[in-house]
Amino acid sequence: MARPRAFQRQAALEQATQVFWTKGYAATSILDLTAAMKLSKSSFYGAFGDKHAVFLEALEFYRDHVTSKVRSTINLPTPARQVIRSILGRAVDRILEPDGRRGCFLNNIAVEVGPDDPVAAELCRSGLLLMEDTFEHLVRRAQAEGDISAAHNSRKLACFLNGTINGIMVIGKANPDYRTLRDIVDVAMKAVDWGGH
Amino acid sequence: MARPRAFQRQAALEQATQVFWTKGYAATSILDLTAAMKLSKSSFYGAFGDKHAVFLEALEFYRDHVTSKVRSTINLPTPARQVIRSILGRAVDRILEPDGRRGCFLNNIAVEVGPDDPVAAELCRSGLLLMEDTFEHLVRRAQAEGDISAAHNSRKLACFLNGTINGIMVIGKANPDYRTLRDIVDVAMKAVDWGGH
DNA sequence: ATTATTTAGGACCGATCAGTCCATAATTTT
DNA sequence: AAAATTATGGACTGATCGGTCCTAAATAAT
Repeated sequence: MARPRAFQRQAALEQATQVFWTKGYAATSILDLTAAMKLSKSSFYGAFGDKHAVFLEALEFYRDHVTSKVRSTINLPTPARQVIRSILGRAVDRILEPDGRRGCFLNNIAVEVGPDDPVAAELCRSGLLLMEDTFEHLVRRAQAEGDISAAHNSRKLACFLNGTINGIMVIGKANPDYRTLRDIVDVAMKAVDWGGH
Repeated sequence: MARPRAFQRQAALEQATQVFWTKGYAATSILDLTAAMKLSKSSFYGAFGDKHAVFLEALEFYRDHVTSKVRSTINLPTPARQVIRSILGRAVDRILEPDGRRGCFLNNIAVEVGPDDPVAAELCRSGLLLMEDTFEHLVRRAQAEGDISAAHNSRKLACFLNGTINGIMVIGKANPDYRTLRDIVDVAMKAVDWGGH
């Protein structure tokens, strides 16, 4: 029997992710998808099922991608407090780039889909928790390094940092102003440095 | 000539706001709107123009409503620092209510509409700035009352608080967990109290 | 009551939606 | 080269989309 042709499933999925990311779920049509994925309609349905299925796949793909990327900062040789600050700073920079105006895909979808689509909601939630975990790791390391007060509850601080970065995304979408966003980071770092020397 | 019948334009607009708020722009159909507004299709188009026009009106209505509501807290007899905290606390409570899961309408739309629909984007932006103004007023009063350090730049702190409350909205949508959200408020207040006695 | 005027209801339009299906073309195995 | 299998393009469906229009009913002024 003939093996299927080398199928760029992953590449197509990446393209689908881009489309959903920029347009949202409801506003994305099958035509948008097939065009971006360079797939015929029949191939699209054959390979991915339907719109909602490929959407969930894209969301999962993005979650794994972005969380592993953020997670990779854990073992950087840089002091953890500095890593935290640069994560926030990069979020600011990213959202101000023309290409970055899309914000965070998980973020967007969490806002767009409500109680409907519980599967997508759970993907967003798990992505968020993974981010929180990463922040907690960093906070703990920074505490061990003496840059963050041990008086801080690491989980609480991680939740706060996660809230801050998501706040930056939303504010950046509505009002992409560098000073405003930088101010958020500055003040947030004051909370991080609370209780320190 | 005959005067037009007492037309519940405002009431209809409020209903439209509710629908857009809960479903978003793209996912809202004319049928959804006319059903909620209890208006026939022809009356709808006659009174509001089209979907996008009523959407903008709803957005503006909501912005004015919510900002004036928040603004009214400025002159409360309560100490300003406490008002700030209760604003954040109420945001947490609201988003955990079944009805509150929708989050903030301006917030949702800022995330949904990108560079398309610049009019809606500007409405979101102006709403955000009005919130910032309110926070700045409160910070200044709290500084005068001696509850927030004068070393704080009031505008920066206002931007931060605005970011925090928007972060709470987004996190609350993806992960409606009381402890997580309360932690955000707690830590944010540490930043507010920074430099104090 | 009669006459304007405005509303409501619903038929209707072209476009687009998600999704199916099939005949043809391309590719891989034998 | 032949056979088996997979992808492609496009026709097609039924539903829904936003929006227009016309007729009839309700309401107002006279």
